[in-house]
Amino acid sequence: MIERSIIGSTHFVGNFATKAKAEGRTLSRPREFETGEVLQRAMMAFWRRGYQGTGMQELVNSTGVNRASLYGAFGNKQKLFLSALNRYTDICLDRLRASLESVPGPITGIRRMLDDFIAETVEIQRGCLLYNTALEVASSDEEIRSQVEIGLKRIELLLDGHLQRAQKDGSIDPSVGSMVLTRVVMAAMQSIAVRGSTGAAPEVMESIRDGALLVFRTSGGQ
Amino acid sequence: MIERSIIGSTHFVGNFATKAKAEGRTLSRPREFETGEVLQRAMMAFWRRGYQGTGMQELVNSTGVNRASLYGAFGNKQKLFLSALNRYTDICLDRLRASLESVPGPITGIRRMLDDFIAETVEIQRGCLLYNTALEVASSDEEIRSQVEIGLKRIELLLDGHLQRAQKDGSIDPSVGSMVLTRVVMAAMQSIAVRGSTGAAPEVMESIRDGALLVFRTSGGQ
DNA sequence: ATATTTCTGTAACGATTGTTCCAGAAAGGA
DNA sequence: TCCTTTCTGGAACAATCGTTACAGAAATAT
Repeated sequence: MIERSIIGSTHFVGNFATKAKAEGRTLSRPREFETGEVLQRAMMAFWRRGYQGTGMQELVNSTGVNRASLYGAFGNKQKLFLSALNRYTDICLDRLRASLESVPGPITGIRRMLDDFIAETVEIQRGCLLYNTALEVASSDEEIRSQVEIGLKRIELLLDGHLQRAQKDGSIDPSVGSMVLTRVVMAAMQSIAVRGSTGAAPEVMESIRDGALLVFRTSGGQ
Repeated sequence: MIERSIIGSTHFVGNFATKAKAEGRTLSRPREFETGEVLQRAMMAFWRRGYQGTGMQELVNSTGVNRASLYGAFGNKQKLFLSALNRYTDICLDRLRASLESVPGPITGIRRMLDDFIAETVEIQRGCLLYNTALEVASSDEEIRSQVEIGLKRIELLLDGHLQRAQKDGSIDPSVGSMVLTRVVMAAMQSIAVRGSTGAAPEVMESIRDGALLVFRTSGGQ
């Protein structure tokens, strides 16, 4: 059983058994859980309650994995969180990219992305985990801060690439720097997250979306 | 025993001694601390570490007031936080209003307000306490959620009033609803808070500001 | 089948959480 | 001065925090 891809992406957080498994060898007793599934459940728990608000007991409950096994597989709470956050960032980027490309036209794509983001925020009553983490603990934990910063820049790059291409092919007015436009869209998402956490009505978030889309209404635009 | 005045304003969180003092009477031993000063220090502590991240011990240290006295004066941690948050909201609104009116012209006022907000965020490496609280605990504590929502609406109303007046006197194009414009500005502030928490460079925040100001660049605008 | 290695489950660790209790100090009214 | 009332300081509360230690279960390699 060979697993490639995953580990190569960033860093290795597992233990020797997992490493041995990854190298093709198999030593002694194998894990009774799938790392990916556990990470997914941990991610949801952190998303629900935040980093400080989620205790190890709750992580044990929600993952269904024993305390010692969690520590054996991830080291400690902070590392487990970093892994979960990393996974979240990957998933988040995939979703945003999928939304952007689900419809023809770059501006329509932005609108669709914001609509999907609103729908998700309303559904789970919680904004993007990256934003939550930024405001909760980024200023008091350097490692977490660093990873959040990286995540935010990845989102920024995704959007900026989208807008740059649109400016090159003429579907968006190139007179305003793409990064400025990118940050208007990101600001809208962050605002949707803040208002979503306070239980604001969907209409509020929709007007935030409309506000952001105003910047694309230019003479040269579509 | 008759109680008038104070209670009417908002709500009363003190004890009978404080109430008696406020009514002009003096019973027994008076407080050794000023409620306002303590609330200010508690506010700063919560701002630094967040609600969950700030323990009672740290509140005792940073306020200089004994545990029992804090409980005697404020009831419990949640109520102390709500009082501190209420104070923060008042101060925040005063500052925003002062920034808006510190220069002539409504759009220049918005720009000045964002600049002041950026300066503050960079200085203390932490965004608005209302936004932090929204993402940290608003979804798991109904009372806090409610007060954050009120605070956000107060900011919204302040900005909306500013923009409505500008639309009436013609200095801003009235073709776009004032609330949509308001929410673009608020989104910028929330984004500045998020990026500020991750230690982003001032240039990032300035481009967020510039993005928001784009919505005022219309045919009818100044 | 035995040896080896790792995982799992439970119990417990010390530290910290928010909160309360109580004795004594302190100040105003009589 | 005494009485009443409230505040202060410190100890202690039960509960939870993140983390670790240890014994037994489980699975592969020889």
